[in-house]
Amino acid sequence: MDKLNTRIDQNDNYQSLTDKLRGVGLRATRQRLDIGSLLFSGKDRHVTAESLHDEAVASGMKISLATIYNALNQFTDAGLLREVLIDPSRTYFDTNTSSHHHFFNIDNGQLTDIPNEEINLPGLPKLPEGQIIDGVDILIRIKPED
Amino acid sequence: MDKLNTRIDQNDNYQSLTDKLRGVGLRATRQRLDIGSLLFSGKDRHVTAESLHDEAVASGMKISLATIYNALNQFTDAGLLREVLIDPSRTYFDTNTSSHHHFFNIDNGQLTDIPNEEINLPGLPKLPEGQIIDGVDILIRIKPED
DNA sequence: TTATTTGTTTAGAATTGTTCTAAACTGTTG
DNA sequence: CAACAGTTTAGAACAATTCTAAACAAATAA
Repeated sequence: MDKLNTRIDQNDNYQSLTDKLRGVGLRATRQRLDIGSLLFSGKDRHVTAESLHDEAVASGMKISLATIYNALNQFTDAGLLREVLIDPSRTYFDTNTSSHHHFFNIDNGQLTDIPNEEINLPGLPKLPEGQIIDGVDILIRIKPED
Repeated sequence: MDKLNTRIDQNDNYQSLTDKLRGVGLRATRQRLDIGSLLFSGKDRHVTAESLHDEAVASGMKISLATIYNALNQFTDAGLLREVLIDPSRTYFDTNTSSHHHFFNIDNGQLTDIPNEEINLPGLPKLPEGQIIDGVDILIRIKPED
């Protein structure tokens, strides 16, 4: 009964996900829908391929790590996700694709958004000759008070 | 003759380098002095382990890549270098350890400093409860005008 | 100085994150 | 439903980095 409801809910969600994927030229495969249901369920999320795979497996989804990598890269290329620079040893993806920045807790690896209103960068520096801005990333590393 | 001069010059430079290394509790080994002579010769530099190793080898220094990794990490722990987040696939080190930020040319991978006066971040956002700032990284990704 | 200790270097193995390959499979379109 | 084109996957391959343990060199004691 619970199980049945979940399934029905998923199908509901999957309709808009299907549209979303088609909208960026990707086929709505079961795997992409499963991943999408984890990523685009409302709240903003920060994931790595590994963390998302663990989560998918824990939810009983059958999907390989390679597919997670493929999907994260495709979603990123399609503008559904954004890559965040945090740690040279891992690639983080953010479901919030709008302009914003991050706190990175160096103690526990937690990444949280900085609301865009709370930060601003007046007077950008002079750019090198003939260059234009592609993007600005601000990362504030934080740690426990002690 | 040329060769001899080079050697003498190196020895001169190596004296202050020796002090610098001893000052942070590291033995002044030939390898660390060689690497140090490439890194701390005056101008600020941005290197990766690979790029520095290539440079060392090209200068005729005999040093393994593992030693370069060791030294870069030790220098960083000692505060002689700073790690810069640029690209999730490579770790960059910066000889400029003072507070400053970077332009990253996404077209050719070139990293350049933004003089500290040219950028400022007024009104930092509220930090999560009980946390303090460890550091702030601002990366401005740039690309050719067209 | 030499001898001893302790830290360092190194080749090569191991690890980790990520991408590639090619074969099986599945959406989509006609 | 057939057929094509895109997708998934296991496993191999790769690239950056770290580890291991044996040889070596700097510091220190004698």
